[in-house]
Amino acid sequence: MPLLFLRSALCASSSAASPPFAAANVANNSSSLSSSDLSVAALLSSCRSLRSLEKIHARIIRKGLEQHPVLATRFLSLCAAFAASAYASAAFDRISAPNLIIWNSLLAAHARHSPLSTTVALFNLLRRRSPLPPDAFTFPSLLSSCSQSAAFAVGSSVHATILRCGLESDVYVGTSLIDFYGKCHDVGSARKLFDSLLHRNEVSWTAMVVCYLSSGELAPARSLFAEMPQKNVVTWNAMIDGYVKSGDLVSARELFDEMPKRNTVSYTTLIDGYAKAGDLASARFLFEQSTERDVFTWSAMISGYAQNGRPGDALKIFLEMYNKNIKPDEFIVVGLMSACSQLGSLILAKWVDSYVRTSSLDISKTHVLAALIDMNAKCGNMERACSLFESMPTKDLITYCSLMQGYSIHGAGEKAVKLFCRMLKEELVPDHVSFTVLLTACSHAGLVEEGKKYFELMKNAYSIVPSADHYACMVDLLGRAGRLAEAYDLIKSMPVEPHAGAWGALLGACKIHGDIALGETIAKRLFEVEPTNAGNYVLLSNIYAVKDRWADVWEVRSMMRRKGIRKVPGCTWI
DNA sequence: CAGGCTGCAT
Repeated sequence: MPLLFLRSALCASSSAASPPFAAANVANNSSSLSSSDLSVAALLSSCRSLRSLEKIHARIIRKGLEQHPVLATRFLSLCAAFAASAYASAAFDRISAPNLIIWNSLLAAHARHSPLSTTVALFNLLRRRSPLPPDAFTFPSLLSSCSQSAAFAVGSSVHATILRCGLESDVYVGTSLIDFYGKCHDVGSARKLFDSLLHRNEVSWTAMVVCYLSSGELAPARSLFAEMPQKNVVTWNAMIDGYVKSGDLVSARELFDEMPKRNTVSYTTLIDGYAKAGDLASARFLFEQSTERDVFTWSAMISGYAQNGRPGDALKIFLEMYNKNIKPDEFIVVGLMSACSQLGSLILAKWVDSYVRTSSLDISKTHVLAALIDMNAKCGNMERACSLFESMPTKDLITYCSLMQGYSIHGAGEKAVKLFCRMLKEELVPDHVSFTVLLTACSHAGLVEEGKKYFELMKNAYSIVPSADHYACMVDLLGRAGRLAEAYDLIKSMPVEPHAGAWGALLGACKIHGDIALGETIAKRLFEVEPTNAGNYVLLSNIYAVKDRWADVWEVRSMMRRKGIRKVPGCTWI
């Protein structure tokens, strides 16, 4: 798209016979900026979006300033900022004799947003074609590309080149090397470089602190942090993130409260930490405290709620953000879709689906697509879920499970089983989650023999040790089918401690099939495991009620009163 | 004379 734009702009401004920039070359041989050129420079420095950069580019071409080295450099830097590396290359290719600075700018644009192989290829081109050999500005971006991919071999050879060029003692180069070795988990080499650096700034120190943190060495990280002559927000944030990732939210919070200045990263890091630890109250408190919020901050709060089973709150935060005209990114949309899945609302799902479709977000990214399929499946739009599923080039376990679960929820157990078979044919290896989904589907659809078959298959063919969940599924399956004794035998034979779900499933089955004796036994166990769950008491009293044993009904009710257990209205969906 | 580089959340 940018390339097409460039072509049409060029065609419009030049005759077909002469190269588009031939005249401009002559005009700008003295590389000083005239007053009208300065206006373009001013435009570049106030440029805030790719759209406006494209407009400025057109102006540059029209004025014949395409060859101007300073303008070209600024232009390429902006391409880097807007992640438009292809656009950068297209513009670069029009520059007849790029100097080293321009080469460096192009390399930086690719280092951030292109694969390492592309960046390395570009670096090799630079070495052959640039009028000057690479300098201290060349290597930092190349190395950061190596760091991103943790490409030890490539980075090491770059290091060798740096030594040959005699650039190892440059702060920027040295810092990039420290970061590179850190990202490759070679803390020793990183530390050696750090100690050998004559000039260090807070970036070098921070890079070293991050090295320790990313290999889990909290103590040396903290003492280096304490030793630092200068710290800035990034340093504090890095240290806080280290504590968050190690699960020490108390230390993280102490630093957060202590730091002199906070930015959105500071808030987001801690909000995310609290949310992942399930402390949504603290997360929300900080969220409310944060005056500036970016997409990361909103996303942390939205997915925090979604991942902790509070879809309604996730939705509320999303709407608050939406009303502020902030553009959601893919992560926010994934959180939103996960909230919708939990709510199971078809209307909401349809709105979100069409919203995502019309937005400029990239739906084909696997996690977005997975969330979209999951949402549609769980909200009952199986047609849409299926067509999205079929559009996937390679299907994964997670997506198969989403679809199977969709069928299961909506009573089409046979289809879930069929899908499972197809999954096996595609040579995907089911894990314990897939079997939980499959067995649940079998139990919902009353497919007793299938369920038993797959339970055995799981143990024998896939060597998966059945979890309490798997047993609960099987107990439910057998119980619903009226095979209460078999279910009870299974629960008694469990090598793991049965959880309330298994007992509850059996108690429910006792109610359906009116087995009072077994019901009483089960209920007794269940009251031990889950003494405060009103549902269990209600279930037992209902078992009595079906057989008109009103005295026993009364006894259960009074037991509830004695224990101070209250029935939650409208919450009897087991 | 100008213009290019490194470290923290996804």
